[in-house]
Amino acid sequence: MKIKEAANRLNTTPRTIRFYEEKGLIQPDKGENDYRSYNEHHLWKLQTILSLREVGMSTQQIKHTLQNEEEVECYLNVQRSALYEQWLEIKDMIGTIDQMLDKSTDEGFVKEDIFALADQLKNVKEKRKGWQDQWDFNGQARDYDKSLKMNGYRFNVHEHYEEALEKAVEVVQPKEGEKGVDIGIGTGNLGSQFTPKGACIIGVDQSDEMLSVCKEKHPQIDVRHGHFLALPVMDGEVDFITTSYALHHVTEEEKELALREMDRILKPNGRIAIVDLMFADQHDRECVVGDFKDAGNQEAIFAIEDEYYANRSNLVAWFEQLGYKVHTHSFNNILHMVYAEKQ
DNA sequence: ATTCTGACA
DNA sequence: TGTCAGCA
Repeated sequence: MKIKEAANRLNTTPRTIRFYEEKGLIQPDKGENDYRSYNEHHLWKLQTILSLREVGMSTQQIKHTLQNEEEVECYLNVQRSALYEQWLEIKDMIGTIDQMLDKSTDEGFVKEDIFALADQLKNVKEKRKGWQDQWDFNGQARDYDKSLKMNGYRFNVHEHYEEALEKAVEVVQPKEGEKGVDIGIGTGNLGSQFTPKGACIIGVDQSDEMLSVCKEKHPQIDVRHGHFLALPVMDGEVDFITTSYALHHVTEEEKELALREMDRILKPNGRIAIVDLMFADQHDRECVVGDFKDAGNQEAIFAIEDEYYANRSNLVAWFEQLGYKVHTHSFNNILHMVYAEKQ
């Protein structure tokens, strides 16, 4: 059939169909007169393109999706996270406008306040967009579980690993029918411990490969592409949040935003358990790092400087600012848990 | 009458 | 994506 008929059948326009061809998404047959000719297979493909466009995918992304049809789910997952990021950005902008309007007095606007709010907003936007995986988790995914079992030569970051995960499950006390999120789920070692207790788990990770491994190991987990600073979850949607060995991949500055993001998706009376490599406080950090230096343990120093170990005291303070009741627990010098309950 | 390409909004 | 011109 000719282009107009094809367009009519698909509820689109000839211009659009030609445009997709120009972008290399589809190549129809051409007759002697150079007229394009479409068969059922072409129509089916166009239908797919139009559907993906409808959920906001760019023609470039669609091209990739079409090239690996088996991975449509993965591409949709990534697209969802991109939409969540946009949605959050718009929410932030509206919130900022509300605050700007609140600042207006009888005297009119105080420009300095407006400027400050805009600066803040810019800062949050940049943080949300700026996060990058510097550690190649896609590359690590396939043998991540194996690497957990190997002991570091002089610095074992996974000492007390099992114990720490168990502790998180114990304090969260998942109940039947509850919904929880595990952030940076990786291969699912923590998240999967909640489903046997009847909870639904959303597993968030920025690495497609990790999500893929996690889904293979634990099909019952709802894996979602996303990260700490833009969680692919609606406001007040979950009863609890857990995260293990992940928060140290965002900088200290980003951590505060990360906690606010957790607060956003958590229901009232919800709970949060953070298990991670961190120091009790600044003083403790200096002592521990100093000891490693004195011992000439370059491995440890390098590992610590390559990532962003938190000061536990900061996490506690931020949670308390947000009105949470906080408990802490130490497994060793550098492995701690922060447990926070939303009031 | 319909489509095609290319330019421009 | 829509629209328009100039052609075949």
